[in-house]
Amino acid sequence: MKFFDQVYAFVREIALGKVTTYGKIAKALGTKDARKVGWALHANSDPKTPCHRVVDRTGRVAPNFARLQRFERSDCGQAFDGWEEQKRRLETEGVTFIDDMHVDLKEHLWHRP
DNA sequence: CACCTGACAAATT
DNA sequence: TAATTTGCCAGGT
Repeated sequence: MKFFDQVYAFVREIALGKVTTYGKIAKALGTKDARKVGWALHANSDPKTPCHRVVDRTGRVAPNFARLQRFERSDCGQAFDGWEEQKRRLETEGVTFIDDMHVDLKEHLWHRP
C-alpha cells in the first residue's frame, strides 16, 4: 500500500464534525514529510475522500485553496466548489470557526477511537 | 527519460 | 524571535 492510499484511508475515517491536520496524518503514517500528505490529497480524485476536513497546522484552510485557482472546482471531486463552500460544509457538519479562516482545532481535531 | 516542484511542519541556526 | 533547512514521494514537464 502506498502513502497515498494510507492518506486516503485515514482521511476517510474522520468523523463528521471533525478535522485533522497534515502533520497529524504524516505522523500517523510514520513519516515526517507532511508535504506528501498535501500532495496525496492534491492527487486524489476519489469522491469519497473528504478533503475539506484536512487543514494546516494552524487550522487555516481558506488561503491555501484560495490562492490556487485550480482547486476552486476541485481535483477533489465533490469536496470543493471553492473555499467558501468548504467553510460552509464544515460549519454544517458542526465545526466551529475561530475566525473567518481558522477552524477551532482545539475542539474539533480528530482523534481515533 | 531526467529534472523540477508541490494543499506542510518541526527542528535548527 | 525570525529565517533557514530537513523530511524525501509522486506526478508533471
